[in-house]
Amino acid sequence: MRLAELSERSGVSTATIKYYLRERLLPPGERITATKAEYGEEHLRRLRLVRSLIQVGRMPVSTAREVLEAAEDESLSENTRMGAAVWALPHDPEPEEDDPHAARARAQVDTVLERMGWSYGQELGDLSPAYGMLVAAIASLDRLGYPHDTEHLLVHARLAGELAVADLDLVETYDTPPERIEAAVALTVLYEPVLLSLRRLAQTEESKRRSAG
Amino acid sequence: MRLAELSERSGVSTATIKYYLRERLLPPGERITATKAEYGEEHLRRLRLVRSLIQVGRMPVSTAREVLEAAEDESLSENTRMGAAVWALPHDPEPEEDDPHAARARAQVDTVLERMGWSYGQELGDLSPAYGMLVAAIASLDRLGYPHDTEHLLVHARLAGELAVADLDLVETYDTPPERIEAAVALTVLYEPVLLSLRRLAQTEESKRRSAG
DNA sequence: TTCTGTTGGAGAGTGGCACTATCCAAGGAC
DNA sequence: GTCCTTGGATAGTGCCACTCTCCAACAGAA
Repeated sequence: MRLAELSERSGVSTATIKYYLRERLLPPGERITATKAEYGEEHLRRLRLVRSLIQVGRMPVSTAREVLEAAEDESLSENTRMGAAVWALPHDPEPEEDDPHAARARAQVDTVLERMGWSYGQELGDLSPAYGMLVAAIASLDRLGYPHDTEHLLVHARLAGELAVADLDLVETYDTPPERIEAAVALTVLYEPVLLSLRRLAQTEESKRRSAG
Repeated sequence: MRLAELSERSGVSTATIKYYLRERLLPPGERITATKAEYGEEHLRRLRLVRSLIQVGRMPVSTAREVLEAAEDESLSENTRMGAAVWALPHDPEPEEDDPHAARARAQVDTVLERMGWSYGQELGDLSPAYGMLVAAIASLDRLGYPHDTEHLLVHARLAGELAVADLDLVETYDTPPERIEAAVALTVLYEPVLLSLRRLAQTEESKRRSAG
């Protein structure tokens, strides 16, 4: 299909598609002549994934590019590629080195991970950005003086573990490796707002229940 | 304390504090003379909360203002204020009316809420933004062709319910209503990245476990 | 008192970033 | 040949959180 049709079927303007092509979020179409290029179904799928990452996942374009590059790096194994893609997902806060709140948070995170028996994936050579994200979040709680005792964090960790099992079950329903990798990325990102909104609804419900009882 | 001291103790530049004052995210200090104003500990606390909402919660300034206004609206009951504050939190996606994906998502969400026995708080006169957020998220899954069967959503809903119980327990450790309201807002926002990063860590862990076994 | 520095306040400006409007040359349809 | 469309490149737009700059009003030092 032509760029115009890709635009129509995806609901993304041609100008934006051109922008994504330029930013290498979308592989170029197969050049037919100097002024025509042909796009396939995989472009459509990829385009929708990109939109999910950017709009739903509120991910900067540069991060989305890293995620996609990791996902399609043929030199890596399926599991590594999947890990690397999910790995590349956040990036944002990056806790500071000399902050005493961050230091305390780091120690607490390590305790939680140890108690959960999680090794937080040293195999990619560095600490996961999710680890940094977690430290930064707990440091914020600490800085504001809000409680974050280890038992409470373990409740969250245990529930996160259950979520992960459900998520991975869903990913395994896909037959081919490329589909599984793409699904892992998409489902990680797309289920985040699902989870957060369910939590808020549940809080409203629980609050109402308590004030009634 | 003076603006300069407030800046120093909070780590927020005077220019930014002035900006927040102008945007009514921070109540004005007590005017001593025409050119001096006195700020108290509550300004410091509020300032840190604002930073949490904006930086951790990635909330636009206008939304943060709504949240804070709801939280301190003296005409509302504690529970309503708390609800209204958490209520005001997102706002972003707002599903479209004529989208068939959104319609299907809406039906599915209603089923999930019914099965959970949640009434999603009609008492504030309108549907929660979290409801809209959930519909939009599921519509995205649908649009991309990713699975979102009701049983799977119920797993998430059940876990969200458990989280809400833990969250509300934490809120109830605060003695006074203003503290509880502020805590509800802060903890809702600040525990979101905690939960999301734990989920990603758990996914990595679970993935590793499965590829090993 | 006068001089100097600081304060709070207000408006204009900045930078980053996702996108978009405008051009342009090269084809293709008629 | 004429006109329209296409893909590609470049420069611009709009938004928004923040920041710069200026100003009048003091406060403290000399």
